[in-house]
Amino acid sequence: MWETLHDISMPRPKSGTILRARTPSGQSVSLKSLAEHLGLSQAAVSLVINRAPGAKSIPQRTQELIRKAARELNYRPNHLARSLRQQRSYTIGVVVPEISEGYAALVMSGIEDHLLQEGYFYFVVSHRHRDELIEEYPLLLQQRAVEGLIAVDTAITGAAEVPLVAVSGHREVPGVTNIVLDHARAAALAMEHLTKLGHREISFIKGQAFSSDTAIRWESVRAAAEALGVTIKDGLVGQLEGESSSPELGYHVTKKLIASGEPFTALFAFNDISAIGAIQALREAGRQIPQDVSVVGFDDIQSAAFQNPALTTVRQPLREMGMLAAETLLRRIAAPPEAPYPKEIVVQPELICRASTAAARNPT
Amino acid sequence: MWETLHDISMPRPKSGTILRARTPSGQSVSLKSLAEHLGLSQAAVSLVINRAPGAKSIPQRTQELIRKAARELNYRPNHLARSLRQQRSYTIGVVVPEISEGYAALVMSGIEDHLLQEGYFYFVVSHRHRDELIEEYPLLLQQRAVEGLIAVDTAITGAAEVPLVAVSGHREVPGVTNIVLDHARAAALAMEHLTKLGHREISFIKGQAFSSDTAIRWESVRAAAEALGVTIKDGLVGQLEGESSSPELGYHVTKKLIASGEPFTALFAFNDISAIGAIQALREAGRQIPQDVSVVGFDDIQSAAFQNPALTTVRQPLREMGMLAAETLLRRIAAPPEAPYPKEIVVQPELICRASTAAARNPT
DNA sequence: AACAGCCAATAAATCGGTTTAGTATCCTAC
DNA sequence: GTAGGATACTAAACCGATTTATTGGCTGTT
Repeated sequence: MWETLHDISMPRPKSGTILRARTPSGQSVSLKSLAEHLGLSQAAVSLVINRAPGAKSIPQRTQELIRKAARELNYRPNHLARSLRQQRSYTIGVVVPEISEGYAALVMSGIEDHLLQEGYFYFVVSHRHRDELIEEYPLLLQQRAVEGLIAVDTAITGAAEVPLVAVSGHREVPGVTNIVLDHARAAALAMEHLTKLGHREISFIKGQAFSSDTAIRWESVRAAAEALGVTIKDGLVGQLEGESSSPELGYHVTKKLIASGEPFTALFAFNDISAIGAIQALREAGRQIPQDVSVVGFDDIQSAAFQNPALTTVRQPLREMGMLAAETLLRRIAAPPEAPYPKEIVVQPELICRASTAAARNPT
Repeated sequence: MWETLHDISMPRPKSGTILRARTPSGQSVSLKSLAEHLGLSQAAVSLVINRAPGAKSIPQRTQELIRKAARELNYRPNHLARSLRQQRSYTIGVVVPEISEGYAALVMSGIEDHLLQEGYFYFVVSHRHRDELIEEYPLLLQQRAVEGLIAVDTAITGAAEVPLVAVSGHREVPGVTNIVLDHARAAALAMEHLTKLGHREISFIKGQAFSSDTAIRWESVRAAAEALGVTIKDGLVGQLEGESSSPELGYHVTKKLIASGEPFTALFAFNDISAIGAIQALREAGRQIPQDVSVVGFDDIQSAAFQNPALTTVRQPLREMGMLAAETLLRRIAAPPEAPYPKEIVVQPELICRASTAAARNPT
């Protein structure tokens, strides 16, 4: 497969394929045929249809005739030809780890909202954490003339010749605008909530090594804990392992935490998915949620609210982050190449208190 | 906004933007510059790079020189120019109701898997059930020269001039290949499961009117019930209402069903999302799952397995359906336009028995 | 010496638009 | 009577590739 991706040659077509819309008579409506039909030049028709400044000198009467004909013959300009000539494709590329994950899907939903409103379309590619794809896809997208890239939870390695906006991705890469959560505040929100409820023995589940938020989240949690005068014991720190995004990962880590014998009354998970798995594991060990152990998730994915018990979680405004990414990217595309651009845009988390947290049973 | 979508004119560029990758010297590497660098014609370079039959007469020595230079200058052919000339865009369009829904996301994941392997890219658009968008998007996509369309859970209204494959969409539209679930079997699986457990008073939640599976699913359930000698009382049939895809919809319908006073010992929901809402409502009414009421969902989305209790559900092979759709579409694109094509491809459901169903307490 | 045939390429058309520079006609003012 | 300017367009270049038809040089044969 990578032979094909790296290969710049074109696959030999197996057979000619009809691409354009055709009139009932079987002919495609091109600018040329439209111009012939009108007895005018392509230039005149193009100017009028695009309401270009150069159409000023063409009388209203003629303009109307042209537009009428275009409508009647159902003329639709070929976007490929346009893009080629104008060096503007009105297309951007979105790189995600995996489409079917709630996280990426929500961000994409925000991206789409803004992009389509502005007349842009986008390509999506998912790399599934494979390095060769993370490197190759941005190049392939640029070959397809995207005007910019959005990387979701992905550290782009190859150099991008177009503006790049990262959602929860990089740290301080030149040329990249980062949309990031205020991690310090996110950690503080959760930890304050738990300590106020009287918890002191708190367990934390770190993300997988490949996830771009893993390091900063753990650092923030540790700092927040310290500021509140509690320490997270080494034995109470777990780490998600494995590629999949199923709750199973959280389930396994939690099993291990329980098996270690170190007691805890609260658990803060890397994300909602793993929190769900953790709850499963705790239940199997005979602990009730939230009476015996309080559990806090992260992200606020849709099903968090409909867990039993409903999950207390730190909400990331994922849809808004997507919209913000798209907005920022289009702004950067419109600006001259040397213009300054924001290095970082910080968004705020929100603590969503539901039923998976409660006062600690035996506050110390 | 729709003004813009319908308008075939081009937005006036605010400023020229750099589109192509550039060498360190600032010049983009085009076929022309590569040919000049080599002292050869563009034709020769193109033939060699594409390993075209016409390159037979060019000696190995020269071919190697050309490829070496291409590699060193990091030449990447402009896909736009290629597509325009060849009338092949290697791009398809995917139309979904809403990206962030688990259903569409899973199907897309399957689509992507197959497409990218075959060197295709795809545009995604989501219409959010708005008729004008359902009509307009396929046209916009065709204007962007897509070679085919995949519609997910969407009945395309406008005529498509390119091959179209629908996942759970149409019924018998000329030119369309349908990928559909064996609904009769799906309904039978669930209803047999429930009746074997002794349930006779079964409630069913229908989908929203706009969902393409709503009618057939209800019809199949009714038929399956009849075949098993049970009838679903009118008072026990609810219907999801509202655009959103949150469990709340299922919650509200179920509240109504409970309020109606008609007793039931089992509930079969239109999808997993609504089943989750239904469970919430039943619990609030003091019914235990599955002791008092058994609940069956539909789809088997990821979080179904990690509900409490884990959801018994009818699994749709969504990822496989996506792959199948992509595969079928590419096959149709490669075939001559008049070639016969499959009207329907049926996939099989699977009953996933988990913990939300149990024997009826008072079998009649 | 003439012709065929092969080799190693190239010139030029093409895809379907956009855009610049220009032309032909008419009107008006001096 | 004609310079100047507006009006109403058009011819042709251009975007960056692919592809067909053609060219010139060389070798070998009769």
